[in-house]
Amino acid sequence: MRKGKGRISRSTIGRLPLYLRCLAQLSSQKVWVVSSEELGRLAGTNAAQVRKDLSYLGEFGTRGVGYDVGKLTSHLSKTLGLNRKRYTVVVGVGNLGSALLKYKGFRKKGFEIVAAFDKEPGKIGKRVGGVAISDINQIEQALKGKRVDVGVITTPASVAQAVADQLVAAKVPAILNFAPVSINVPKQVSVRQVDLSVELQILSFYLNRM
Amino acid sequence: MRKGKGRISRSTIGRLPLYLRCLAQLSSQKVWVVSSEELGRLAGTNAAQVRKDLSYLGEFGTRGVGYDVGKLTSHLSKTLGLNRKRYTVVVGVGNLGSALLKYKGFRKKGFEIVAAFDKEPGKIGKRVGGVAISDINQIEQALKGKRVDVGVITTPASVAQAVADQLVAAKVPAILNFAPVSINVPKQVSVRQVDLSVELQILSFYLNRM
DNA sequence: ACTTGTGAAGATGTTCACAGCA
DNA sequence: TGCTGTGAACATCTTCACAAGT
Repeated sequence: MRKGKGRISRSTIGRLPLYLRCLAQLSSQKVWVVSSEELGRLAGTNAAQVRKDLSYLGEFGTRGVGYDVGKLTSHLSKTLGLNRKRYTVVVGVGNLGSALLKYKGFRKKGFEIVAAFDKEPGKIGKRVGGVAISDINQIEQALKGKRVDVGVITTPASVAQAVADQLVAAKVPAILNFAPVSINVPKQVSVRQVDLSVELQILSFYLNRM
Repeated sequence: MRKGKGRISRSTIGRLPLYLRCLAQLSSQKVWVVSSEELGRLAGTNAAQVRKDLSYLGEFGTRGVGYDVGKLTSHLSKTLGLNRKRYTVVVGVGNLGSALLKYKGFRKKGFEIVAAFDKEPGKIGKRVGGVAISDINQIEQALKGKRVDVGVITTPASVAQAVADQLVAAKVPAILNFAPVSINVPKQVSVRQVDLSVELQILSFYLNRM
């Protein structure tokens, strides 16, 4: 299936979305060819890194010229599995969960939010951002027979593990966790953790030494 | 100033906040001593990693026993610069910015939001989460003479660089950027980038191969 | 007996420098 | 000539395994 050489490394995968974003920007500016030098500058890395990363996908550049923006975009999209729609659910409709439900940018990128869940009776049945809110204890039943690609956890830390367990039971294969706690899931489930306090604390560390 | 051996590595710094969070949890459960084994399990890593990381701060464990939760907490806090209040501003009061302004968790951890900025005349002068919203074009003037430790950018990508430039002009030494674009700042300014679409796309990649 | 602290080994990631090709 | 693709060198990060300390 994969065109390129060896397995794509973890850190390369983390940069592919950045390249894709830069390519979209170039495309909107009617730029059709880009060098590794320029792409590296835009993505916040360097030319050697770009060439090494892209070489894992196969040989897409033209020596002496650069990379075709359209061709590279289409290949990165395919590699990242963005050529198909991804169905997403949000669990926890607090401040952050509501913000995600209202945000229109995900749908544009192929991530459609198809369900939302919360604990609070006052919220259940209401709609936020066009998505109906269901009972958080009904996750498995509500998702039975439906394909869901990603579950987003925006609950307090105290219930995050229980939510993760329900998502796993509902066969959701990937989880994006915003709760400030590390969750345990079977190793075939992918998890990404985003913790805003952790980011602030890391910045705080660097503040000390400047 | 630093007690430990060599310089603390970048990846170690990223884990220190996780250890701190686990220690807080242990402390709330009246656990006063923890082994590297247990702390590793809680933080989602392993015992060897914990010992290596903590050894950079000095020798805080007791052989045959483990680490004193209180002593370690206090040392990690000091190392991360969390023993003092950090003043924060939020630029961009859309869905995400509003969520951050309303979220009470940051203040609890010592990060106080002291100002917010937006472009929209209808929002300027209003309050969200107890913080008054000012004109986004007045950042430098509004912050003149005030100490701000961290600037949080929650604007659309199109204006993120201009906002970053204003924050830099206002001598804000650290930036947390949620806009989906990489911003350029002088190298003495610390930047952390959080991009939700990137996280979803990374998950999408792993979905393909399972 | 038990758990830390750490050199050394191993794995992964980044940069260099140049051959290969348009 | 100019820019990609890539082995090799370098750097960083993780894991191992055991000496050292209580």
